[in-house]
Amino acid sequence: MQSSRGGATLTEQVVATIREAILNGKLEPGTLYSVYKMADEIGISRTPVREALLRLADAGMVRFERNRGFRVLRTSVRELQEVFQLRLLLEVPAAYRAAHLSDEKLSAKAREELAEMRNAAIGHDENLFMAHDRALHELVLAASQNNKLVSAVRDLRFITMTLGASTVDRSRTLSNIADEHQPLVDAIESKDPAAAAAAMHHHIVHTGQLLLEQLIKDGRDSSGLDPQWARSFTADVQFRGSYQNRQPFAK
Amino acid sequence: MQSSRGGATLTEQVVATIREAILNGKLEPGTLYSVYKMADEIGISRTPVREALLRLADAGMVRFERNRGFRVLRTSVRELQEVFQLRLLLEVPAAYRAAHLSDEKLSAKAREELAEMRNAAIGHDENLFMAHDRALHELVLAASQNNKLVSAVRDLRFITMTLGASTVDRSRTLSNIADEHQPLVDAIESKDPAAAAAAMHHHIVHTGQLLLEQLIKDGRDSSGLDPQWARSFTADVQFRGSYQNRQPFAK
DNA sequence: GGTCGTCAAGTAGCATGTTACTCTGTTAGA
DNA sequence: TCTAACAGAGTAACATGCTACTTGACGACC
Repeated sequence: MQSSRGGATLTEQVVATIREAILNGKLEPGTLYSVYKMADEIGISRTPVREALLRLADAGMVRFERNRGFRVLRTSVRELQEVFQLRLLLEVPAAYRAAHLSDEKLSAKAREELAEMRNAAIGHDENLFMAHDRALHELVLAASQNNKLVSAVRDLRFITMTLGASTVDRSRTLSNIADEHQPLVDAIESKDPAAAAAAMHHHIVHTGQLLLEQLIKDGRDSSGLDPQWARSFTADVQFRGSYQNRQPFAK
Repeated sequence: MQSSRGGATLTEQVVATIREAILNGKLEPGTLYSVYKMADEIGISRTPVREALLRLADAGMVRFERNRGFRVLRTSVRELQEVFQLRLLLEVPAAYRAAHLSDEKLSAKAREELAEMRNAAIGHDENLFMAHDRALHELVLAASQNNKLVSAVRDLRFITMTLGASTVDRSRTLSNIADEHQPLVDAIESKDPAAAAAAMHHHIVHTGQLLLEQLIKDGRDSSGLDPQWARSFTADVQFRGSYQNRQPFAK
């Protein structure tokens, strides 16, 4: 019943299928599932289902328990904090570089994605909105000309999405979120790297802070958190570091 | 013939086996191998071998070609440059934070690892040396209290290792490399975050630069490289950024 | 010599079979 | 009532079977 040929292997299709199931809550964290039943439900053999799950296990989304089954892992608040710390480390410099290398083509695309975000916000189409949000971020990351950075952040963003629509930020409207991207797009357009970095920094810190607060308010375990998470890595090094003239370069 | 029980699954053992084979050149990039033969050689069935290779494929180390076999991928110079750019983005702030949070226990361990590096250098035991080099870096990363950062950098370092002993840095002795870590250990000991960051920055840039030059000298394709790779992301943002007071925090 | 079609070998991908293990529920024994 | 042995169901991990595909060698035909 999985008819649609994607050209890709069955395993890859199953990966996508299960990912979506996790994202929209059809597979809930904690519950014990089995490859057997899942293969039955999809209507294929166990092998591609198992291979798909192994890939997701490798990515930290599920865990196999020998002779028992597998579970979807619940993203902890601690993990989420780590994700946003890493996103700060990676996306802020990427935004800087994107603005530095910016040209009319990039600016146009960025404007377009932002416009699409606003349209989706007006239509209250959350999925479409998130797709364009993601596209805008990837546009910036890709402009940094480092492919590994793009895929690294893609993985990080995915972890956030795992939290699901149920825990989505309830303090901002979609239009608010779109507005928050305006300074970034402006900075790229005016080729102002520092402004782009600042905009990205503010956006990520803000988003992360709201999401963390939301989770804690929802009663999730908040042990091991650092209230200064956004500063701990970057504050002094990136913004107040004074060692730039010591060893600027090798050689 | 793979006797030794690691308690772990067969698949995991095979992952380790194949990784080593790639690292020491027993499996060479470009050549077409088959799961069939490989399973035969190891003396087990195809399934765990295939699952192991799928994991490695996910990590970008090998690529399957439908109905043909699989190849070990050759790490390009471009990729290597991306790896070192990311390591700068991640490890420099990690070193900063490690020094910031440093205590006597951490300092002692760092000193110990460095001493072990020196011993291994004297004994010309390159494997042992690299093990302690890796241990020192992981110590610093772990001290940053971000697990995802640790595993991210571990993956990045692994890509570098894929280049193999054949392309190892020939311009520095092991003792030289050990010496290069002294400022980092000192900075951790004296709890000087900026100095730790500077030391780590210098170390990574230096190592990356030498490795890149070595590869290019060896005739590897160097197209698409940025001679300013070490600055492109970090120079202005991290060391001369002036936007720290605009939006220091959300809220 | 050069081109095309046939055929056999070899493969990844997928399906199915097998094994040893972990639970749960039940019942025999105190 | 409580404990422990036992049996049965269900599972991941591993082994093996099957299929459609790619490729390269070979030979017939031009």
